[in-house]
Amino acid sequence: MCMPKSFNFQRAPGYLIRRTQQLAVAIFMEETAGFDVTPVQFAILNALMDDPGEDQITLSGRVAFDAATFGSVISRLEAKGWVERQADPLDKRRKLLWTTAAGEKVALQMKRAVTKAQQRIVEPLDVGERAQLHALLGKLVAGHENEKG
Amino acid sequence: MCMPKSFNFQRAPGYLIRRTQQLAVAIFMEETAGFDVTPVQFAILNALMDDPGEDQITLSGRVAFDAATFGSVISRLEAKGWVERQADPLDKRRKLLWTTAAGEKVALQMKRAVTKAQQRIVEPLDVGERAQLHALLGKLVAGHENEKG
DNA sequence: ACTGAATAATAAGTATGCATATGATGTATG
DNA sequence: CATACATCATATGCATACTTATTATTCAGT
Repeated sequence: MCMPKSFNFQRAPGYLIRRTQQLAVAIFMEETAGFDVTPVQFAILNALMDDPGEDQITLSGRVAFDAATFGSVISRLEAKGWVERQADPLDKRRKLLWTTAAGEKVALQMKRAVTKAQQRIVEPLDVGERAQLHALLGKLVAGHENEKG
Repeated sequence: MCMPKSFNFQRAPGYLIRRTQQLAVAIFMEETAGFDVTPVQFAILNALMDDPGEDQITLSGRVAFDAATFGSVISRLEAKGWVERQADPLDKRRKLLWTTAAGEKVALQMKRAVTKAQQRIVEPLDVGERAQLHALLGKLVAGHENEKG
């Protein structure tokens, strides 16, 4: 009926995206409470299990995390004894990363809770809608990534 | 083909949602560069224009921002001369907020850039897909909000 | 009216994102 | 080979989220 002079943020995609992200993190934290691991930390631990010995920049790019902050996240994981950091003898600029046995153990123990969290995130949607959402977000992200490359 | 022991985060909704949010913020900042306003600050300024005289908690709830951090965001807006804060004489716990003329001016000037940003966010999708995404995210967010209430 | 429960704002501590700068290395080019 | 440029890691500063605690008020029930 009315045309407010302000921007209608609640109808804007940015708002819904932010809210969704907010909910997703909250659900993750709920499901994994007791592990004392953030989504970022889990993602890193998890990615390192697949590609042990990667350097920080490569890994931060692969999981799409901020490279500048990455070092301090690794420091926290290192402090917990879940990740090890070693200078690359072939390129002294790099520090290569490995998960420890304890780190892998935690990641594996968390796997069920994380899976549950991912399910809960999309729970309000029916199965077909979940697939749709996945496809749409995938296309959206891929579209923007191509833009840059 | 293979079944990695790690969690396949790239196929998880949480990953796509986070990436999308990341892109959305980056696009917002690109389009509104030069205004020195973050998405959070714009949303607040904008929401206040519709409901002047609201208190911080109510407003933070309406835009779904963290209430604990809200005060400091307001302080920054106050420092820029875009928002005014006054104690509510009827309830001394509350501080009521108003946009200043300068604040409204900036918000209005930003409106075009923000609209452009919102369009760019969903640009990789065709028109039908944008509507789908909007509906799906809306349902997802609404579903989780009902859960709590 | 008094006490206990709820609420508004703030503070403090931790985690993250992002921009920019710096230092130590590597690489490429003349 | 020396210089310019690129790259990895780190540091700094700002903005935000979320938790928990604290203080000042208000409110509700007795």
